[in-house]
Amino acid sequence: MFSTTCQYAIRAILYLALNTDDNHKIGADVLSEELEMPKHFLAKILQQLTKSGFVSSSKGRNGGFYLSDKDKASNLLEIIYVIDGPSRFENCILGLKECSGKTPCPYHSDVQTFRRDFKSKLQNETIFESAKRIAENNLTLNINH
Amino acid sequence: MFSTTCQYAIRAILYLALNTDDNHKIGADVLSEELEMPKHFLAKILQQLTKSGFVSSSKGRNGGFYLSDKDKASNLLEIIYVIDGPSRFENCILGLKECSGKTPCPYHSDVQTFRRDFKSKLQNETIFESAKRIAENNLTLNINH
DNA sequence: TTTTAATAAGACTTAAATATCTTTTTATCT
DNA sequence: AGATAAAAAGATATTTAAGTCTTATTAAAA
Ligand code: FES
Ligand code: FES
Repeated sequence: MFSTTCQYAIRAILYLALNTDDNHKIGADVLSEELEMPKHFLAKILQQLTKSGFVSSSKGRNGGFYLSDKDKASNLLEIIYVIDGPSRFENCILGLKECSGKTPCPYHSDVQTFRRDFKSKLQNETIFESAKRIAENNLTLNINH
Repeated sequence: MFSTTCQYAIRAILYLALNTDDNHKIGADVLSEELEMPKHFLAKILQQLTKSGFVSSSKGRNGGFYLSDKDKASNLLEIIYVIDGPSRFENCILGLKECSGKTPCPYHSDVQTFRRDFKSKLQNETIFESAKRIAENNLTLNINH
């Protein structure tokens, strides 16, 4: 469903939402250990998200990555679109050129129903709300926590 | 969701279900043009499915690929498992090591509900029934038909 | 002001998926 | 029997995704 890169991005963003703010930053190094991801690879993803304006960072000693309140007002779908683009939600599951109700493939309706719902869940919940839901229901971002 | 290889396999199998039987075979060459797939790549996939017992073939002049009645009694999930393995239905959407209700990720329940339903649809409908449904509802396997 | 610890940037490497090419085997038709 | 047309097999090539390494830049601490 999502590329490995995008899976890392989602888990990292949600971890930052739960554990950081303007006054509590975290280094890519520590984060990569917490979430068991390749260090440099994660760093590059976070840099891309910083450039795109979904993550905040500060350089130099005591620097690190974090989500500002403004960052936490965005939603996961935006982030997914930055990394994977919209194709994951729009392309035919069987690889047909068109994916629409006009010339549906044999599984279009099943898939499209799910994707529409999932997409709007991702879009309508802010990162902040996602983090709250995760904390309240004790959901997992990393097998060790 | 599925690998490109698996998408080709599904579309090819369904096409064979609709257009072939013991007395009507089709060459990989023609099939690749009908479905707009790379010829040799499709041939390899069909060979793998033949080896696995889901597709029938005959060599030599007037040979080709086809689905026997017995082949048409199988289901798509089996074919997907041969190509992609079960991972597509069993792995966590965020890449966590475990995917279960014990330590669910934030999107486990949404995803799992869909996957359970989709998987059982794929499993409970025979290839023969799938083909019938495609013909009756004029569903698409190839943008040109 | 020098050292240190962090992100930023970009080159490079590796691995996997996708695609192509070539040769062999087999059955049928002439 | 010889020519032909198909699948089978396997080697090779290309492309994309994933991961690593090195250097530059920046800001705080000592
Ligand atoms: S046409 Fe195949 S999923 Fe929409
Ligand atoms: S734990 Fe993530 S999809 Fe099941």
